[in-house]
Amino acid sequence: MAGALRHDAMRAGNLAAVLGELDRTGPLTRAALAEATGLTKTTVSKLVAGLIDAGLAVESGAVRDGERGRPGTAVRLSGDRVAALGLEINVDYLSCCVVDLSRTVRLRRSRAADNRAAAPDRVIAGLRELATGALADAAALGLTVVGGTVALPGPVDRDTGTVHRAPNLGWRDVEVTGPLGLPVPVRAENEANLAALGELWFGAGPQLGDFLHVSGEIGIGAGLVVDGALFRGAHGFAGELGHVVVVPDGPACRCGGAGCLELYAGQDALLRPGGDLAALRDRLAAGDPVAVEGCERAGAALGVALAGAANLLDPETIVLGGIFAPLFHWVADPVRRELRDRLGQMRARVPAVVVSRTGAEAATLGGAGQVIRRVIAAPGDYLPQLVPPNNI
Amino acid sequence: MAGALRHDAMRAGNLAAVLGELDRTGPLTRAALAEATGLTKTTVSKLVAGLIDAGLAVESGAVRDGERGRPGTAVRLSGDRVAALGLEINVDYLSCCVVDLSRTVRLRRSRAADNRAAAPDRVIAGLRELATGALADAAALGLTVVGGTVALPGPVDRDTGTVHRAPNLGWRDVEVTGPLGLPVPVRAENEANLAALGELWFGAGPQLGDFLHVSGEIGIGAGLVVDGALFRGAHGFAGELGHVVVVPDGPACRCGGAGCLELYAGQDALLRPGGDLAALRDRLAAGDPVAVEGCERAGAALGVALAGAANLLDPETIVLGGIFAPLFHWVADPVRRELRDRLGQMRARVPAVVVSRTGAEAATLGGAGQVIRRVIAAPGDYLPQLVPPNNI
DNA sequence: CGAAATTAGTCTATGTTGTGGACTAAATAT
DNA sequence: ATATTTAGTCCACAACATAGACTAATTTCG
Repeated sequence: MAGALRHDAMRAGNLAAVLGELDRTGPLTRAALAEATGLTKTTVSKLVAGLIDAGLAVESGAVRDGERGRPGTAVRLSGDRVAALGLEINVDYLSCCVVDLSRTVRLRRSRAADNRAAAPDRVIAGLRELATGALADAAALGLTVVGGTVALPGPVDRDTGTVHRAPNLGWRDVEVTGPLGLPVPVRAENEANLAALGELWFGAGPQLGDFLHVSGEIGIGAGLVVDGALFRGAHGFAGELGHVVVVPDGPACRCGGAGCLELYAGQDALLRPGGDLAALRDRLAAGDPVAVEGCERAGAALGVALAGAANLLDPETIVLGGIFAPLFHWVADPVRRELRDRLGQMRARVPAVVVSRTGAEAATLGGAGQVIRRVIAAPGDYLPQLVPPNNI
Repeated sequence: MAGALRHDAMRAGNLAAVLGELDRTGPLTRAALAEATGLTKTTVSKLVAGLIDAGLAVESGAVRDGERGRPGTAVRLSGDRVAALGLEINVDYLSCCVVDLSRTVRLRRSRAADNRAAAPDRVIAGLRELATGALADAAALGLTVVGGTVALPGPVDRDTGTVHRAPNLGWRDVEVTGPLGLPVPVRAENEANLAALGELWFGAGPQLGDFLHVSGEIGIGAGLVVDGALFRGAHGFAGELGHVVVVPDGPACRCGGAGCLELYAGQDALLRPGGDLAALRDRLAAGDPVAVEGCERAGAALGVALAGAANLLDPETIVLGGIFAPLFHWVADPVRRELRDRLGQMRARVPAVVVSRTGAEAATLGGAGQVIRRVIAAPGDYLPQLVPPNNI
């Protein structure tokens, strides 16, 4: 119960320490690994041998780094064996990717689909087809997919794999992971949370420090990454930025509240004048004052909500993703202004506002990356041969 | 660097597991400890012997629990050796307490003082006097104080022990822990954060789950406890509830922003009609409609801000402390109403709103408790003899 | 060009820690 | 009184990391 440690846990922990170092710093010799982890060369050699046996690491040539002395043999994460599946159900598409242990994207598949119109089990069946195909392709590449994560556009109960409410799909308490019925363990997670992890591992990454990633879609979600891990809150529903109040006595929101951010900076509000995103960008590029001022207003509302979020969460960086990424040029300044005005005096540093580097794929990538991170953090759980069971 | 484990870490971890179990579950026999931790009886016996030697645990009589078989010997945390110091600097008082390992309060001292008028080093000197006396008294009780925490009314940089800005004291970038110059290591922490921990360990505690504790004083701070630990954000400035925006184009706030919660529900706003807290309570008790409606309005504003906070942080419970505790009866309903209206549809459960059980002492208790928790989580760091150094 | 110096990695003996099962101790049930 | 049951200790053993000697492969320098 209380994290008791035994010999196998010690070994598992040290395997994780070595893998983690390889993940963070890239290829390293055994000697460098020993230095970095504080373990002895002997121990590192034994651990690395286990990792190579299990297919998690490979030797990759000699390292002659100008120093004198015998050159070392670089060891790096192997992308040839273990992989993870990222899945996404969203309003107008299904999507899927396979990422290997070195966080290289090996496969992507996606399919346009009007999921708003379809029954949940039809949508899930469609995703099953897509994923089954991807699993077959991954197997053909020699990859062993050890698990997956499905991104869903709403608050998710991770224990049951259920999305509690997905207003944009019209779903309510739909169980996804069970009915999906894939031959690998799949967990469910909120799409905005996974997009934040996607940005962490496949976007600007560690330069961001602790950051808040805003996913502007029809709804507005946010994922907070602290110390390289998601902050989820008590029930995993943290980060519902779209329903933070911007105008207390504003118009009613479908969430039951009033004056929520979503009404002022959601996709529907931004595109209200009519037309799609491309049309809006054209008008903005042409300097259409109505469009520019619309973005200004949305940005200011977003800035008010983000100032509140920054007061409560204290992120180092705020990353604007989703629809705010293509509109960044027009939205960033009002956001920055509100943050500066509302936070500047109390805090030494106001969060930096940057644009997301990962596009629509952020959530699937984050989902696959999350499985990879679990493998790296606890390799024994996924590769039983690594930690010989001493409890028979 | 990457958490490598060696034998001494294994032992330290297992000592922590045993201590943690004793802390959570109370007195237990060695057999019950073995069951709870998953370690063998042999191992538990050895670990317990070490803890008893170090004075962290004691045997406390036989346990005849109606079962047949040999009765066990209960082991419990010892309150006779290790203790911690909690300190607080606030606007109108200095305060200090000593808590032992079993989280029993052994000493309290406090002193009224108008710290707004005094220079920081004078205030710190006053706290030093108070603390030095308490340390002497603790020594007379046979207690070894292993560390302390000082609570400060503003955002704190824990690395330097500096409070960045304490508007109510008129302080700016004042280093506290160094100049305090106590003979035990002292850390600084935000007062609202520590009040939340105080509620966790000395108030309603574990029943709350993950909770947000609101400290209403002149400013309004909040501390979030997740999984029994503080959520601090990137720079330790998380939880500034008072400057969450409630009315975007409202009046200017001294923080530089506008329409902050503090303007609508801070102590100054609540007591605006004049008089002190006692007078307000009298008027409320008498049913004075002006007073009641004032509380209604403040409660509604607080509810709006808390709905935003709940959207972002997803706590299980919201605890109202500070000035909101005595006014709970009049403030809770509007808070609950706003939460229900603004969160009810999106979430399965709306956070419960409860009153704080710890009074003005919350912060000092939380500060001392935090040191105690560190001792329990890493006893080897405080009692070197527990973990024989194998690295000479 | 060859020897010394330097660094990488392996091998072996050893120390620390937890384990499993036998053992003793002390209670209740029959 | 004896069997049964549970608590706690003892001892041989297993798992893991360690220290330091050793081999291997390179650069530096005479």
